[in-house]
Amino acid sequence: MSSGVVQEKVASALLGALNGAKKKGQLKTETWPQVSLDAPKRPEWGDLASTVAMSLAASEQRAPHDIAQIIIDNLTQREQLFDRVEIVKPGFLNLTVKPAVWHEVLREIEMQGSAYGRAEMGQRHRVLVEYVSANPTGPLHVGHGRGAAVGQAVANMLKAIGYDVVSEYYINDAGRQMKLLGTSVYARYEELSNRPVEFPSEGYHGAYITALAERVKQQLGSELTGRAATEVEERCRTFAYQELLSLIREDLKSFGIEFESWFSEASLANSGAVQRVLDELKSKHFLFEQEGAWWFRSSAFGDEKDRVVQKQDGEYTYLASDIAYHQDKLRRGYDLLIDIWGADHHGYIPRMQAVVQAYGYPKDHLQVVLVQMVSLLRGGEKVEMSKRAGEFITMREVIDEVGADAAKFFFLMRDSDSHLDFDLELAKQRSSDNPVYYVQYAHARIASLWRVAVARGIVCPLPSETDLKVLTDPDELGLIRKLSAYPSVLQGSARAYEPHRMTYYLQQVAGLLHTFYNKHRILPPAADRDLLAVMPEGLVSGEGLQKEGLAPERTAARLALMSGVQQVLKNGLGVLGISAPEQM
RNA sequence: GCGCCCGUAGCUCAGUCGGAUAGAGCAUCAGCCUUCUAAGCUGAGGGUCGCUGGUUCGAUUCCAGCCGGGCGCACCA
Repeated sequence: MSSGVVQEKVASALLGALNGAKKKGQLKTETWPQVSLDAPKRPEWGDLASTVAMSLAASEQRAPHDIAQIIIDNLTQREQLFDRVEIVKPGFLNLTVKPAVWHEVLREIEMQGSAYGRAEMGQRHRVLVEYVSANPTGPLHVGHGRGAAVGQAVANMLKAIGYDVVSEYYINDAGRQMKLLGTSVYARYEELSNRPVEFPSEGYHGAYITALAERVKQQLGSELTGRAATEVEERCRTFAYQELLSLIREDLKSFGIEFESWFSEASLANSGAVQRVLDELKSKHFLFEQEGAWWFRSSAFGDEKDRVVQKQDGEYTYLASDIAYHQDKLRRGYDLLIDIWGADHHGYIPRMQAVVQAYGYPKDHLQVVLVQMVSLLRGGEKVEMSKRAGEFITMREVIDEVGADAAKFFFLMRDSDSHLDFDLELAKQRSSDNPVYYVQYAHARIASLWRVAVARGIVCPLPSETDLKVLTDPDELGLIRKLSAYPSVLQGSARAYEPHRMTYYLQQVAGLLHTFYNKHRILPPAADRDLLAVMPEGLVSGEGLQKEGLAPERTAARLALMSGVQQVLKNGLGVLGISAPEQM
């Protein structure tokens, strides 16, 4: 578990102490519990705190405090690693790590660069992440946008910790919805030629349907005149389908999302895969016939009841192609399948996991990440949407209005399984109230330092060529500690499929950066001499400058720190698919 | 009725494996630019962690019941 250079060092020192104590007969526990190390809430509790003594209390049958003392007594590296080691109340072990040890974080970041935070825990296991997968019956709406952002982030995070990830879009290009699309466009098409036909009762009402009909007329009109209605309808359907699918691709592309794989539902039926899979399940007795329909015995795998896969009229249900689709994924040999669904499909999870189990895999071979609804607000007022009437805000409109970066950040700010209020006005604001700008601005501010430094001819040595020992200020060390947590934040987010932990963390890093930037100087002031001459004795900021001295070594060390902050912001934003601008 | 999710500051929400005096942003109020980007910063107030029990050294976290909200319970997709 690589959770940062310092954490690793400290953890192994504690483990060493435990083993040392055991050798001496001071401790007797067979296997040590996880040596926990977290950042305590209060500064006086040190840099890192461990609860290991408390969790050993039961198996050692002694007071946590005594165990903690034993650990301390056996800490061979105490002098090298710690400034302070304390035992507090129930048995917390509070550790204050030497600045020089913290400084290694900056070396590590420099060395790893864009790879800082990455890990190999995925061991190149193959993962398929399926997301968006919207019916090509209309443009993508806001909800799809959130699904897209979450899917991309989950895929990227897993890549970053060593999985081989393929992202896939499942095109629902078969079945009733496609038929309805066809008849809807056909109805509008006939209307345009003053031959009104009955509009399908559950058809699609959006204005884009009429627009599609107009384009059918324009491009295919002469060819279609005099043709049979069924043929015209068929052409309307394929035309609309192709147009909408390419629209979806374009929208995703301008959202910065590209899929490695597009999988057609229709191809499953056409290739006979659906029937083949049903036959397989029949032979395994997971299918049975009742009242003229075929049922999947999903209740055998924890679903609350069995499900129809082939109706009385011989047609397959949606579930049938979904079974075939997931069987296809399994057949492709992935070690893990992740589906990202709208939360209204949650009732579907047990039956899909039943499918996975019917094929002999454990049910958690399929992980489903649910994405809850997005409520759009504008200046605090709810934007009303009605999908039925075809009035919904499209993903495209949101991207055009607030930009892809802001949209993604907002989509990822909350746990995907909880409702999201997305205020369009806020997302556009260029102020610290807007978390996207807040984070991006932190990055741009640092980028600006390099430009100014270059312009003034200030040398910017690499952290590895810089003496970092002047970095002892609590603000400096606080920033470094936060940077050291990045690998474990990334790994935690990835393993829980929870990108919102990343946005949260990035806001914290940006906050520390802005505070630091405001409080401390990094480069010497432009008009250093004039300033000091003009400034009256005792002026607060002047005093600060003189006190800190801003000797070249300090500037160099702080630049090294800034470089680390910038790298972490860039890496974190990158994983989320959000840009890290050099200038704003 | 059954199943899943949720209930933390006025609002929107974090809180990982059960840990110390409960965290952030917004809003409110009071301040901070002769400077490297004020697209920023500092400070203050604000809480029975829905309720009641249980598990234990310790519960916002785990368990049970209840209350309140959302979603799902098709031979639809």
